Amino acid sequence: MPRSERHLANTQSPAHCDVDEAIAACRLRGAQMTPLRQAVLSALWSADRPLGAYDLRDRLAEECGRQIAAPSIYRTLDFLCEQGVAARIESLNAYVACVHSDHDHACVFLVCESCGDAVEIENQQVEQLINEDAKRLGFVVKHRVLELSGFCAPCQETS
Amino acid sequence: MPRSERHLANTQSPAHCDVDEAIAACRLRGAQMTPLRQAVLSALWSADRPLGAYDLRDRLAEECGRQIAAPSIYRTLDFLCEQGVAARIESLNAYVACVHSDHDHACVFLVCESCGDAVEIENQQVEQLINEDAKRLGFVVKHRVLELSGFCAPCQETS
DNA sequence: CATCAAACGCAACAATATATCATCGGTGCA
DNA sequence: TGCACCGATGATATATTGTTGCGTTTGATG
Repeated sequence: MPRSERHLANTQSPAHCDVDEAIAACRLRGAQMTPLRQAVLSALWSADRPLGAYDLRDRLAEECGRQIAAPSIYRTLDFLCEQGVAARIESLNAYVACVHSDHDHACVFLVCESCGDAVEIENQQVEQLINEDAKRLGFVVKHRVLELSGFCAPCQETS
Repeated sequence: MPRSERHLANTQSPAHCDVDEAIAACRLRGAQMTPLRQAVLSALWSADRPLGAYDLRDRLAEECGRQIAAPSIYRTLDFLCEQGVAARIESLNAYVACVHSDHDHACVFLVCESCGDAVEIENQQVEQLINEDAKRLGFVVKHRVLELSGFCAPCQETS
């Protein structure tokens, strides 16, 4: 199920949004939402799993009829991540659209080794605990990478 | 300060070990500690920051007088990570020696963007919270990636 | 000492990411 | 209008990181 249909199923989580809302949010912050940036974000939203930069390039190539160069893809992804509307999953070298709309939130990704999908959850408590640890050590946190790999519920049933 | 001297400074944390203890622990589990594996682990212990696979190759080349091929390095690192005596830091594409001796523990790394060093901390509470979240969603966790990037205390003073 | 599996070497290659410079298009301003 | 500037994108090349396949060596074990 692509991200664009999943917010209805996830009603227990707070503050979901969709592509258009994400784009609007960026615009409100004064960010330029160029055609390329919108295209990349849409591609992430319509994907059913995290996409690598080169996957994205291939998907966009089909849509646009031309090749976007790797540096453009990476620049665009960096922008979207800074805006908080996408996130990089380090353990996959891949990117997902961010379902939670806050600009600066810590999210935890559950990455399924079988189907390859990554589900984003939010946990304020974890964030708080981690911040306390960091604070105690005098460490100033700029960015959080919280990823769990394993097997999602549907994939356990089928195996 | 290299890992090999740091366990004395970190007296508040539990169950620290050094290179020799780590090697002994692997042997107890029946793992073959070959010269290459010991050399790689020692190199990680004596480093003052996480090392990339190719950094490691270069360091070993100086010591051994010959080039170890990339696949050997990666195989060795995989082995050490499985044994729990080293860990991969996804956000750096690099590896560190693991200071905590438990075979299957979740550790959080504080990665300084300035000096490049990564400090390992353990937080049972975080681990527990995350496990609860995963359990609620029917997700079976196999591996955890918990990394915070930012600035460590010493680096803040100097800037 | 014979056997077997695990570890290692080697060569090629694939995937991921960045550096550098050129170009394009809008914006502000004389 | 003409011009200088700036951010976004294009294009090319290259760097860095990671993998595959296969043959050889090594070391534990009977």
